[in-house]
Amino acid sequence: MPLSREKIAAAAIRLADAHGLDGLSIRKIAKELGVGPMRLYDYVLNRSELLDLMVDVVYARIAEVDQHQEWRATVLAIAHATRRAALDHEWFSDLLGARPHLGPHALAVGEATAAALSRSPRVRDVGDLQRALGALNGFLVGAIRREVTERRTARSTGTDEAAWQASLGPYLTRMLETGRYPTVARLVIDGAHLDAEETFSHNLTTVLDGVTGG
Amino acid sequence: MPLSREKIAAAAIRLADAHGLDGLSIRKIAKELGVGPMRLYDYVLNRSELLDLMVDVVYARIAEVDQHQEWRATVLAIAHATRRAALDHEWFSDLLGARPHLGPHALAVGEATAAALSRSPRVRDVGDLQRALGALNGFLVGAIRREVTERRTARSTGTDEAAWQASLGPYLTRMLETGRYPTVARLVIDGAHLDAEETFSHNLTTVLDGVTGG
DNA sequence: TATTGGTGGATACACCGTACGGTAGCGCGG
DNA sequence: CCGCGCTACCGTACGGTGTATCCACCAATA
Repeated sequence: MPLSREKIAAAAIRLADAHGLDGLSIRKIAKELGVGPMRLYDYVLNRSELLDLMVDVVYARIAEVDQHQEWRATVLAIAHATRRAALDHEWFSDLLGARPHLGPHALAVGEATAAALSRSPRVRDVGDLQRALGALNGFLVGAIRREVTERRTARSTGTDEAAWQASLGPYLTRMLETGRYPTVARLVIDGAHLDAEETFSHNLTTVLDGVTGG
Repeated sequence: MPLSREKIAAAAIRLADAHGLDGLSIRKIAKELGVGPMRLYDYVLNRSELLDLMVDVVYARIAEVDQHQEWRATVLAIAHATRRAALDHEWFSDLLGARPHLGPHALAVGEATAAALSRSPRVRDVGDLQRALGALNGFLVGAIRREVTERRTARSTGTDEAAWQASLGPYLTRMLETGRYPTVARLVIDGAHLDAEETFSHNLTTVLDGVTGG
């Protein structure tokens, strides 16, 4: 079993899931596979091509969602699947929007969303479709990125109030006590702990309604 | 003139503007300033703290926009200023949404947008505000990131049709000729060349309308 | 004058991506 | 059967990175 792009991508994804993109290196992947670092370059041109490979593997999982005949349901399903995938593979959100995603599976989900959106009555010509796709994808990558970084900082500081106050507290509370940021302070202090998925869902339908002229 | 956080940040920004984030290194900044690399650590804890510093300098320029009494105009102005800044400093878009932006100027523009949004009649309680901010910021970082990467690939391949066909063509056209991505193909082939700023503006108002219940 | 404290510099370490030269096996023409 | 070229594997080496640590100097003080 001589090695293959698939195996390399799988090992890379394992490592990235465990230690993040910063903890991912050609050498570590090679060690994980029990070969010399240079072997990978027989299957992959670059480190960045390897990242593209990993990204497309994730897109493959996203593309597995069912296609409903209702265009709106299809779009919602794809968006939620993308969010789910990003939460399972946080490094995915780091790559989201950083480069054009042109792998076959990425194109497949692009095709699916574009086709679904174009079935909306308010999307008439190609220009409408371009704009709608742009707004939707923009929101998608932004919202996902946001949620992932929030989750990361929450994890690094610890969820409990005490640890949070101890880590970001000294600086942030001092900042907020200056009184220059009253609204932000209000948000931080008595901001409700709203459910992330529910928020995502809510904002997604809002944007989708706006885009398709609801 | 012994060196300072401001000078370091300015030099770093110059280098990042010229050669991107990948072309930015502690050693190069030090060389630009005519000092040894280790000197920078007397003023900055980390490379990542230095990035935070750079980001906040950009936020300072964004925060300079006038505050209108009309809340909607304020939000629009901030959004456009952010986009403008990201186009002037493309590396900024790489850092957008990647970590919490807690610098004083970042907090200032956060405060301004939050305050403006909370003056919308449809934003009643803190929960509404959180959701609205989330959707707006999400769209903002996603759309900006998208536009910057588009501009980068356009620049790297060359704007003219021939170079584009030559670089991405072989792979992409082969992909599209499989017939598996008809909608994407239509988008690529006879997709109008719409003005980027106009598209941004359009989608921004769309999202803003949705968020504030227009 | 002797000591101390702080400031700038150089060196060193661990790690990174990857260019490059070499070598062993294997199929094929003579 | 022999030799040749080609392909697939391998290790080493180079130039770069962030940063910890030690060291020399120089000013001010006791």
